[in-house]
Amino acid sequence: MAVRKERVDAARNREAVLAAADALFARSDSPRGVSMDDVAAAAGVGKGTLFRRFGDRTGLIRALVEARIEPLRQAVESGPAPLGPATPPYERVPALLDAVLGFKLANRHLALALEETGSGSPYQAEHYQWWHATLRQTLDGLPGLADSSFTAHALLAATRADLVEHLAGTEGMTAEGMRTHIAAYAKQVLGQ
Amino acid sequence: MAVRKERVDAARNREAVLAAADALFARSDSPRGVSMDDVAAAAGVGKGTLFRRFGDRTGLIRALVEARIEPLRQAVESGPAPLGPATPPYERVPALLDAVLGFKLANRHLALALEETGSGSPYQAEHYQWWHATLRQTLDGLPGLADSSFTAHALLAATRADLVEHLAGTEGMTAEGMRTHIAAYAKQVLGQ
DNA sequence: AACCATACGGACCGGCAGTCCGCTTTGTAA
DNA sequence: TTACAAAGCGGACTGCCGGTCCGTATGGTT
Repeated sequence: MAVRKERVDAARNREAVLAAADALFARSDSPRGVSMDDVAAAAGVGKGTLFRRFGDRTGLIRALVEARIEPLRQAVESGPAPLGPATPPYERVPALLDAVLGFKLANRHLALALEETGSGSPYQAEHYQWWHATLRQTLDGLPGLADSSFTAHALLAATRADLVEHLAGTEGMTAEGMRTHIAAYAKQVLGQ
Repeated sequence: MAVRKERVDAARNREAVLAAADALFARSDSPRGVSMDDVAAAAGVGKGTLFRRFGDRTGLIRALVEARIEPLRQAVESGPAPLGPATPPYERVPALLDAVLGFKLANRHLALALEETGSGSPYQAEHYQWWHATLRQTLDGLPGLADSSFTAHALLAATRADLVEHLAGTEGMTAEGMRTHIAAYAKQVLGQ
């Protein structure tokens, strides 16, 4: 079963689109300010190409996020402490939350775009499911927690992209402040 | 300074629109399935009327929510325990969260519509600010909490409409289950 | 060179939020 | 009762956007 090789023009266009989209989202105040026509034009590509490659708007954004999040995923799945699977739960839970928050801080526009793009709730997204499963399993290694699944959802909710945006924007909270707060909060949830 | 009285036809139309919108949102799977044209048609009213009265889509949804939430607001601002201001913090915090959750469960379509309607993040909405301020003040009456504002945000995030929708829908959690979980979670955050 | 699967691009479509403006209704004052 | 202005009305219209369609071009293969 040979894997059909991607044509060179197709590959070139894919790169151009990803680069253009990334730049556009980074520049724009709100993800809504970036239309698919904008992306196509900036990439020097037709709309048809754009949609055939990525399916729809959500697919495009997901591709961008996926590319950025890959190293983090590796670190969580098979890396060393404090993110890797061998880390003791008490240490790993805050580390996981900090990693999620850190990612959203470093990629605010993308995280926001992904959450905001309506097609289905954020909770259906594959990468949310993965974070949730990982966090839940880690919480399971801890005694005295009522329900690890709900707790995982609740903890992750504290890192929602629009909340991060609000805290950083309207409330003027710094990245460091946020990290400190969520660490303290996680500690509290874990019962010190 | 006389308050210009609302014309009777205007009042009739306002009621018709609110009733029609409420019914439409309740019937539809997703808020996105209800367009402003739909609402106008169902209310037997022109689009112009709709927009002059409510400004925009967000204004319409906000008016619906406001009407429903009024009694709850009263109860929190000047009612008896466990919601009223005289309640001891340890008891009031879970009560407030349960009230928020209960409201979203009882008005899933409206809560979802309000969160989903893009114009500005949910955190800019007047009613979120109010819940946050109330919860923060209550948390301030408690010892040993690192940052009441952040904690209030984090706790409220656990009641986000789309999370509620996900838990009730995809995960099949019952309303009672959810209330129990959030109560336990709140207790945990407060350090028992 | 010949062939065809793959990819390309932009005109096109349906639907939506929000605006505009000529017409109607309502309340009031003569 | 009539006259009149303010308030309200409605639906055609605009601009935009995500997504599709299809005739054309191009890269790989034999």
